[in-house]
Amino acid sequence: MTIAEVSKKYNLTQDTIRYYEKEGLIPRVPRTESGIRNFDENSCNWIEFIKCMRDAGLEIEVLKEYVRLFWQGKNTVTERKQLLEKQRNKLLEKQKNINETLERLNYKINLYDEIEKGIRKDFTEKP
Amino acid sequence: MTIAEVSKKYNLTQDTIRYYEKEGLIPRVPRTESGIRNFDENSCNWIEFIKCMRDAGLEIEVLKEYVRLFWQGKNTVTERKQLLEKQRNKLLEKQKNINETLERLNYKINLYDEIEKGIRKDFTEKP
DNA sequence: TATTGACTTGGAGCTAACTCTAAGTGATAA
DNA sequence: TTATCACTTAGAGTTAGCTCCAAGTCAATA
Repeated sequence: MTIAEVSKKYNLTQDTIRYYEKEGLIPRVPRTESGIRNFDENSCNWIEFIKCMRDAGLEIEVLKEYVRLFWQGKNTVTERKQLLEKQRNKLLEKQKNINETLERLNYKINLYDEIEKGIRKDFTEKP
Repeated sequence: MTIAEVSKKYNLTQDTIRYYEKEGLIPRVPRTESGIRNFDENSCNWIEFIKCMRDAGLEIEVLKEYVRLFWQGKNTVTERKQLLEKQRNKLLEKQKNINETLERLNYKINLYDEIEKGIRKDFTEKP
């Protein structure tokens, strides 16, 4: 697979993919004889993994550390577990924030909706 | 309320609060005769609102726009509703990403846990 | 009265995560 | 064989969102 195909498949720019490789977030992608990246399944799996983690907001540096431990093999299992647990806690916190904000947005959207429809005439809104 | 108190109450740095005021995310805070910020309830409500939105990841520019519409009054209700709906969609998308990632983290944490405890000996892990 | 310490301002500096540029290579179409 | 086009590299530039700095003011304390 060329970088163009992978870029389309995972909706990441070619620059971003090259950046991830340069930073060691994904293992070095194999090349053709003429030096062009030729993504195999393993490369794709890594990209998919990193994209998933990044989309949820995990930091590049944290992912780098995880990948570094991963390549060191079995004896880093405990460290890796701790790292992932920490990130899980962060995500749970984020989830909470988002839910809180969603409730608030829903309240306001509903309020505006009632005002639009003329159901509600009084209108002294706090932030 | 002084900026120091507000900073502690909402867990925002004084710099951040001043930045939000400068950018127009919160209305201009009243001052004492000697020019020192004296936060009233309204100021606090705004700060609390902005903090909530920022914690969920809404962008400064979007919040600026919302605040701008807010001050224009009733006839921007429809626009405001649309803006908030768009942000709600973004949050729902984020929520989905986070849930997906949480599942993946849980799977891995559990795997590492089993390896640690010796329940699982085979160990050919993909990213 | 001198000093301390919390505040004020405008503006410069910083970090994360890309994103873009320039200069170059190699395979294919005209 | 010339031109086109997708790719390569190292490294510079950009953006969002703070964060820090310098110089100054003011009220309260030693």
